Amino acid sequence: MALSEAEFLTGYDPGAYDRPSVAVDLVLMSVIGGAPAALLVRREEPPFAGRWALPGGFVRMDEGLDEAARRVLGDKAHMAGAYVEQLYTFGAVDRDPRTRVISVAYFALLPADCFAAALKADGSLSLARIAVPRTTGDVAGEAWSEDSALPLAFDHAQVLGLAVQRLRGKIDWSPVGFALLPERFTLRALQDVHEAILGVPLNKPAFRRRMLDRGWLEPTGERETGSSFRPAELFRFRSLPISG
Amino acid sequence: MALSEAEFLTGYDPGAYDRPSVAVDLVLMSVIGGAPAALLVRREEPPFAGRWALPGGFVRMDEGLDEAARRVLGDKAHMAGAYVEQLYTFGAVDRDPRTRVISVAYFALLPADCFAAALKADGSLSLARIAVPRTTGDVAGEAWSEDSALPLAFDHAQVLGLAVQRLRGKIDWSPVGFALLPERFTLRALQDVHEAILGVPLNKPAFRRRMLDRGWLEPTGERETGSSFRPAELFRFRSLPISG
DNA sequence: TTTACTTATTCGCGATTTGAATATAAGTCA
DNA sequence: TGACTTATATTCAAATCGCGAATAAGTAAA
Repeated sequence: MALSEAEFLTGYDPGAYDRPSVAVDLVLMSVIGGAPAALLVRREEPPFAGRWALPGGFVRMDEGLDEAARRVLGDKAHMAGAYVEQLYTFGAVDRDPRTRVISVAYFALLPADCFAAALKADGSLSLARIAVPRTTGDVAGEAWSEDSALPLAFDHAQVLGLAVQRLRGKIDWSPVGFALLPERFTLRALQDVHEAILGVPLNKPAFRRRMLDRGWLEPTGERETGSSFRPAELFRFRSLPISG
Repeated sequence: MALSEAEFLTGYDPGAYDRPSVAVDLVLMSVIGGAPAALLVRREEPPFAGRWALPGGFVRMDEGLDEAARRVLGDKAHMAGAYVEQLYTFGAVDRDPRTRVISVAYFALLPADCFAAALKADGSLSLARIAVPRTTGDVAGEAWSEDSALPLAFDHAQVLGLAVQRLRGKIDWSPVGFALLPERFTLRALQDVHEAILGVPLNKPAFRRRMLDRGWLEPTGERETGSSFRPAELFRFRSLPISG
C-alpha cells in the first residue's frame, strides 16, 4: 500500500499545493460581577457584518503560533500580563465563507480590573456575559449582553463554549484561577471566581482548606481595606511551592 | 489604536499573504507488553533521514482537520476503528527546515492486537516503546526501541511527550482507556492498561470498585478462556449509562 | 466607651471515599 | 482429590469532604 506519509516526506515541493490561511483567535476571559465574561469585537463588514467575533489575526510567516497570539493580545491595551494557553484548532472547510481559514484558538485570562480598563480604552470592544448553565453537562457557548443573546460570527460560539469547558475542567486542579485575580486577593474573592466558573456554590470551609493545603497561597500579612466589617487577609499566588 | 483584527476582517485578500503549509501528525498509541508504545515511520530522505517520525500528511483544501487525521489513519491497515482526538498544534517557525509547516497533532488509541496487525502488514512502520518515568513529573517524550534510544525527527519527541501527558491526565476520569482494549476484556486487563499509562501500580480492589461504580462496564456473562487458573469475567464498555 | 452587626477564620463532627490486608470462590493441573 | 493460582468479596482503618456552629475581628451606631 502506498503511504501518504511517504508521498510527501520524500519529495515535498512547497509550491505544489494550495495552502490554507492560518489564523489565531483569542477567547479573552475574565470574571465580572460574579459571572464569566469574554471580550468580543463587533464586525462591521461582511461576512457576518453586525455580529460579534473573537479578536484574532493571521499568523505571519515569521512568527510562531504563541507569538501570534501574544501579538494579537498586545494590540489591545492593558493585556500584556495575561495568562495565555492554546485551546483547540478549528479547521472545518466552510468555517469561513471567503476562503479556507484554519484557526488556532487560544484562551487568555485577565483580572477583572485589567479587563475593564481594556474595555474602556477601546470603543470597538465589547464585553459579553457567557451563559453558564447550572447543570454539569456541556456548555452551550452562548454569549449574552444585557440579557439579550449575542449572535456570534463564524464558529465562535463553539470556540467560546470549549473555552469555558476547558477552564471548568482545569480550575480545581491547576492554578489558572489566580490569573483572574489581582496580585493580592482574599480567599473569598478566589472562591467567587471558582463559583463563577463552575456555576455552583461551594462550601466555604472546605474550599479554604483545599486551597491552603495545596501550598499555592502565600499569606502577605496585609488585610483588605475599605470593607465595612472584618477585613480578610490578602494572599498572593506562590508560583513555586518551596520544596523540602 | 489600530486593531490587527480589524485590519484583516475588513478587507481580506486571500492572495495577498504567504501562507504556511498545514499538516496533521498522528501519535498512534497502544499498550504492548505492559508499556505504552507508539507507531513511528522511518524517514528515508532528508531532512532527518534515518530518523523516525510520526505518521502524518498535509491537510487538503477540501477536507477538515479531523477528516485529514482519519485519512492518514486509514492509509494504514487495521486502524479504522481507532479512537482519535486532537492533541495540540505545533507552529514554531523553524520546526521544519524546508518551509513553514504548522502541524496539528492528533493522538489515536488502538487495542494491542490491531496495533500488532498493522505493524505486521507494513514493513516501514516501527513500534517504539515510550520511556515512562516513574516520577509523577513531566514526561520526557523519548522513544525507545529494544532498549536503545530512538532519535526522532522534527519536534516529534515533544509531540510524543505531550500525548503521553494528555493520556495520563484523562485516563482516570474519562473512558479513553477502553479504546486500548478489545471489545471484551477482564478487569485485570483494564487495570494493566491503566498501570502502564500511569507508570505506577494500582490497588486492585479499589480500582475494581471505582470502575464498577462508574457504570461504564457491562458484564457479559462470559469468562475468559485459556487461563490456567480461575478465569475472570469478561466485561464490555457500555457507552451510554442507562439514565433513570 | 460600649454594643450591635457582619464577615473572616477556625473547630468539630458524621458521612463518604480511599488504601490495603484478608477471606472466600473457582477454575486447572498433578 | 488436593495443591495451586488467580478472581472476587469482605472488612477495617485512615484520609477526605460536606456542613453546621463557635470564635475572632473589624466597623458603625448608640
